[in-house]
Amino acid sequence: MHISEAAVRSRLPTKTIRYYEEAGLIAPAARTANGYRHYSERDVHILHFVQRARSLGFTIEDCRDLLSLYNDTHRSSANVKALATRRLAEIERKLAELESLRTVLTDLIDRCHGDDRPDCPILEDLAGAASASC
Amino acid sequence: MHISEAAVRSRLPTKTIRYYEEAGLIAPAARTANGYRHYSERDVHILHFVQRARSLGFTIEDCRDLLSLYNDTHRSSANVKALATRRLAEIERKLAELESLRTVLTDLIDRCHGDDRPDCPILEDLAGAASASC
DNA sequence: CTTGACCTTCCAGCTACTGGAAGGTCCATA
DNA sequence: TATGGACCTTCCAGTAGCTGGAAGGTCAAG
Repeated sequence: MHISEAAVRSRLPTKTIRYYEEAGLIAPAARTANGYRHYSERDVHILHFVQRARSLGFTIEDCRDLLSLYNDTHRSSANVKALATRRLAEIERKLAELESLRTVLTDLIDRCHGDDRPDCPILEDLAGAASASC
Repeated sequence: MHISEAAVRSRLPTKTIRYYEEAGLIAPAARTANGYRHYSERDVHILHFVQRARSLGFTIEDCRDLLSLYNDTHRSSANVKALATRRLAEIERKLAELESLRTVLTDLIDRCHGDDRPDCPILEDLAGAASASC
């Protein structure tokens, strides 16, 4: 099949498929006589594997490792688990950071009356926190 | 003061200060006879305002708007509140996304025994979800 | 024969910096 | 006075992961 069908079936944009090939994440696609890329069911399967991994927050480099583990029938599941655990830790770090941002922003928004007067606790916090040490 | 002192006091790296100037977020710094950038207390205040806004998750473009609202004594706090509310919505969207990733990853990690055998629910999910429609 | 939907490559841009090279300036010390 | 080290400058490139667009080739239908 051509790239556009592979795109639909792997749920990846064609641009992204070409990018993954260029980045060496997936093997270069076979070509037909006219130079068009040609994909097999197996290719689409790999593409969707990557799509799924990316949607779970794995980086491109993680995907590289996951693919090589996937293709290694002598792998240890411990290696995969370690990769996923590192990814989870990163996600939890970001969650904590965003939660703390949410707390501060929610408080500031609650305290801002949001009318046409210029007084604003949000700006005061930005400026005040900035000048607190002065 | 020179840029390195402004950096310490605004809690921004010197590289970032130059970048903000280049990006037009802050006005070009005054220069001394030898071409070095020179910063006043007011400059540092503005830099720290930006640092604080960035640390709350506002984008550079948001900072541009916040600075212009900050400098406009006839502003309406409603405009600031709207900006902060949009930012909060974005943060909550990301939080929801990360939480759903955490749920899936945690489950997969729990189900992976993580030993030296090759069987792995994590890889099975990536491959299985990928081939589910086949 | 043309139209339109494909396909190709290549280049640029996005966010927000960050690192590094090459070189100028300033001050203190030997 | 020479020199060393800590500053400062500009400019270029790279990060992650695409995404958009230009310029041009290919193919099937009408």
